[in-house]
Amino acid sequence: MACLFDHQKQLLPGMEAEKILTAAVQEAMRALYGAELKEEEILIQQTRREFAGDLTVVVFPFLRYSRKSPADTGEELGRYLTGHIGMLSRYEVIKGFLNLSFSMEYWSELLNRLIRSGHHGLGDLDPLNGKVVVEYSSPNTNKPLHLGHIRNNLLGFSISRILEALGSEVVKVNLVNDRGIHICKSMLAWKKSGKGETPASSGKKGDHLVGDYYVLFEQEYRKQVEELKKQGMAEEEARRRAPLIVEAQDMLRRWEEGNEEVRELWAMMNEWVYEGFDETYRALGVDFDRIYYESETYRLGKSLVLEGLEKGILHRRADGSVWADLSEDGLDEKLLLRSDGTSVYMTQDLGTAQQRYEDYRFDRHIYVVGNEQNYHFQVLKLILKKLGYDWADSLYHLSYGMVELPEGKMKSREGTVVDADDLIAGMVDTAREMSKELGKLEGFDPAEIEEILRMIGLGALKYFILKVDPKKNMTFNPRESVDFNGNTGPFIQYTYARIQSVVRKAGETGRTVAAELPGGYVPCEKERDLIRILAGFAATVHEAGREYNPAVLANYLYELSREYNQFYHDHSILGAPDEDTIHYRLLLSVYTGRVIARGMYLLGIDVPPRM
RNA sequence: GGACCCGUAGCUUAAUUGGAUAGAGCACCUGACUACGGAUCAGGAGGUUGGGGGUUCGAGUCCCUCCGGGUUCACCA
Repeated sequence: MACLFDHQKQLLPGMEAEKILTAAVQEAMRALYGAELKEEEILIQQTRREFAGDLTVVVFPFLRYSRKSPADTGEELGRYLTGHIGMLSRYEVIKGFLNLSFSMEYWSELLNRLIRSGHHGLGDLDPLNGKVVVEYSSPNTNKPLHLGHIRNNLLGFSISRILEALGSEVVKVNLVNDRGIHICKSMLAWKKSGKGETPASSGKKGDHLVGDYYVLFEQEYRKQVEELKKQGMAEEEARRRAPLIVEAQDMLRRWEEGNEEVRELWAMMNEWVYEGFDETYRALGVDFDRIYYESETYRLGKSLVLEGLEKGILHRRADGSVWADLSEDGLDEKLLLRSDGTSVYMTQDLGTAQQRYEDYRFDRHIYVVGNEQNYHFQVLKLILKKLGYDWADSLYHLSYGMVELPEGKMKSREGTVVDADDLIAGMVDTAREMSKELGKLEGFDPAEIEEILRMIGLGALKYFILKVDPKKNMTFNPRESVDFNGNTGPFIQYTYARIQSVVRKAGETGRTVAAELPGGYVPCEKERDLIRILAGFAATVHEAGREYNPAVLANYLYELSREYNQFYHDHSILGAPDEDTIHYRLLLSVYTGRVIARGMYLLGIDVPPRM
């Protein structure tokens, strides 16, 4: 089975140095101590910021060969390496760590190559061939999208772009849960008390309208349950026998029978919801290559289960229900068909996966789904494997943590659910206030200003969510999310806008940005620091893809922006003493801008020309 | 109860997958070129990485244990 990411060292720009160094260390160990080392025994890492150097060789593992102190071993190794590798300019041994520095010329040449290549180093990677299906969003159609969906959408969209940048063919799919009891609840409530209200008649967004009736259903239903309990009925029975739920279930039954009236109502209300969702997706800037509907897939899986039954992989109980026994794998038994022969959720997902494979013959299938379904996906994979589908191994559950509020979890009952549309609008409003205060966009075209404010508001929101490790639960603090200073999206956007401003200024003084760095210029330390980070872009994207973790890239872009702002503060670009320096710094700045733009694109965040 | 996940400064978080003195941002305090954009930059203060034990030259990271929090184990989806 195709494995998209092997864990061998890949040739990365700026990291080819690591490869050369590894070989050189092997040679040095042979020459100095007669030791034959395997590649895995040599640990090379980037030198920590507080020390001088670019790459660090950890010498502790070598002591058993050298039989000398860490200091002496490092010293001997350092002397040998700098003597044999031209691009090394110096070394320093600190407590068992050998820090090596590359010459400024090396860095400058590397930057030149990156600029010439036009792909920011991404083209130097082994391309990640293969087809990847990414399923994300997957909303129910009875309620508008909320904060949790936003995290899901941003993750799915960003990881799609990252994998694409690494060379994969990506298919973004959305599986819309458009049928079931929850939709019937909205339908029933609308039928009973909607008085024909439509999005057009009320001016409400379709998904919100349908959501309101869902809430109404739940309220009325709860009243009925309370009433029955007061009459002495047990809670569980009351919940099952309340007239409203009975009616909703009857509606579901008629839906499944294909009752025309029910189907028509269903189609109409779902259509309202889709129009609403589309608007939210558009505002968020995410899209899909294909949309699946559960109403078209929910019957899948049954034949697959029956097949498994025939082969003796699954078993039938006396009551007729069908089960998978997973006790060998440390799990329980899992129901796949009810005693009346109908499917459950798992059955459906088994079938959907199989159909996906037939549709796309993917090399990998990523499900962006919350971590409350970890168990579900573990079982899904296991059963598919038992059924003999070897592609089961290429299913990957990109499991992300819950989004909580400072007060705790979002609860629809308590009305603390953060609505996606409200949130987006709020962020743009904050950007507007902020911009007005700073007065930077005065005098520009109103439409352009609005576009920029949208970029900033959304940039803040998206970055705030994407910068944290997907696996972790995160706290969404509305107050902090609208902060535009520090480790935020607008900080990175600002850095980009600032660079564009310098370029414009350069144009005003009659300068154009050169295609190549001026030959003889030797960068200073701050410039070298910046180049070093720029050189790490491709490796960072690769890591983000390998780990399915856009946060890696987000934090890289912050780091890069911080470094650039320091450089900017310390050194004048257009006021530099000579033309070579001006052109060097100008092109360095422009290239930084390109990397920021490219990286932000991979996160699904736009960058403004000014802000 | 079984399985899985999480716990890092007041708050939000990072740590190159076992490496150096645990790094940032917010908030708080102090400063910055008569400005190529101050939505910036520099400095200060803030940590027993939930507690305890173990493995290792070396542990936030691996193992055990305890404490605290979460998710899940439905003839629901």
